[in-house]
Amino acid sequence: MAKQLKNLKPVDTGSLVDKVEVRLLSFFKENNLKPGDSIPKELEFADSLGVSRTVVREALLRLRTLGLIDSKKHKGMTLKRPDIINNFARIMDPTLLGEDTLKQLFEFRLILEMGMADFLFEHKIQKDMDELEAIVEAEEATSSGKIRFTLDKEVAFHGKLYQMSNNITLQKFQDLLLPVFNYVYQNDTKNTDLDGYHFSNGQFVSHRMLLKNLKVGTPETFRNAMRRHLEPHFDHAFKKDAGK
Amino acid sequence: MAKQLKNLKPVDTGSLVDKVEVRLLSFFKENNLKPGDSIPKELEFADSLGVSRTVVREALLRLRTLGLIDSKKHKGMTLKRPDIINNFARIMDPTLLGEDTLKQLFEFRLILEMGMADFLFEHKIQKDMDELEAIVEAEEATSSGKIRFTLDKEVAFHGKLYQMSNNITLQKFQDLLLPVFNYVYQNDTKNTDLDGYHFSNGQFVSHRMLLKNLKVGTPETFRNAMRRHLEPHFDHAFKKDAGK
DNA sequence: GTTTGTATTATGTCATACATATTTAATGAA
DNA sequence: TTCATTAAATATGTATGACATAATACAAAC
Repeated sequence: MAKQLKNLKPVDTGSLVDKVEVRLLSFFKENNLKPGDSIPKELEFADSLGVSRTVVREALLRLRTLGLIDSKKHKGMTLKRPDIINNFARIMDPTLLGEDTLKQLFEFRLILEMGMADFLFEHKIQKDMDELEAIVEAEEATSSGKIRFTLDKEVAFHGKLYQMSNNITLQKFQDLLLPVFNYVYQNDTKNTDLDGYHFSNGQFVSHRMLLKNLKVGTPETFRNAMRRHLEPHFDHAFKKDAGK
Repeated sequence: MAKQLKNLKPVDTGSLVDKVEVRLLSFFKENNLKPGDSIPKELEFADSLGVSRTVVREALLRLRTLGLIDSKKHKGMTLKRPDIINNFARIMDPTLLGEDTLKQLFEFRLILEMGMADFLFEHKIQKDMDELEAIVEAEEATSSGKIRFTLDKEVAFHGKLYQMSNNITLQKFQDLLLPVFNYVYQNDTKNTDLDGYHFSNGQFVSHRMLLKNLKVGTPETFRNAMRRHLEPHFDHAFKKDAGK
């Protein structure tokens, strides 16, 4: 490695687009532009910044991709309230995410489900409880006595819980995470018999029991119940840890 | 409104860039390209797809903005493992997010902190516990007997907890959420005396007590302690609900 | 063998032109 | 005047051609 000369820091090699993007963002801030406001034209930016329209376009395109700007074809561009979740959607592809990230997202789900109890109790209404009841009954009907773990039933029940949390962002987040779980299940649980837990572990908590707890219990009791319901998944998460 | 003619669906008015973006993504998938692999040149894409280099560039730029592609200046482009979190960073600007989103992100934090107990206990090691101890002591020293709520102390303690969860994604997520909380505190707690809780509510749990619980307790007891520690914030979250 | 020069190459940047839908202004007919 | 039609101006989307620049590889020179 060539030795580092003193007093000679590397020159700024960043691209123009990078700089323009920063300038644009600070421009919006300084002018106190809010979502809905329209912004200057590409050419105006180009002239003011002393760069070509191409560069401005690319910088604006970045912000558009991030959801900060809305562009209507022959009208102009306006500031937009960014949709947190939408940005995730396009990259939440299990085949592109690394093993470690997938694992961490899986843990993320466990954390969310453990932590949402208070919001469930705070916002629970009869209508939702009825629907949850229906979901559990449908599940029990198809399982015909035998306790069977099926992914779609899981999704139906837990998805309803997310919905009942009354937090749209959380809900959408869960929607995004679904394919990840699907993927993790298909790949990591090949040799894991989740059913085993249902029989071997006397403490296992079913959806029915969670539902009842949500009816007559408290956030505290519900969390404990949920913890036991998720026992196999926690085991799975922690076991993988040990293996690394 | 003009009547809708039968058998005449509107023509595809989507931009070329949109289509090219989709084509590119499916190209990567079909050719089973994985992170690290290099992809064809802009001109090759342009020729194959029958569009100008401009369009290809814009489509590629989108994917780059999303973190799916890495572009090195005069070498070429390679597929990249997208960094889930990085995308958030640029848009997580409290002044751009809506009131409702801010509120939901605030709730998100509560959910996370309530749900991470099991991971704290699973991964806790002496070194981290010592550091946490140091944080609490520093906090107690500066507060000089008087229990005082200061944001930086909160961040230090709870940030350490996130770190101890051993989940990098969760950690980074928390980092992103910090400015949001900062903002929420500055705006929503003007008339709210959080200190009041420390004295009026006998059940209030301090950082010191949380630490002790983490030492000698269980995930279950820790969750309950955390719930009481977060009591003012839960109250805040639920009170806002009622007001709407 | 190390250095230096050179050609190639892919992205980054610039300039120009045109297409098209939107908006606004102008025009003309009733 | 009022309404409908036309025309002009406008902003983004797309195409094309050109050049700059740095990375790479290879040849040349010492």
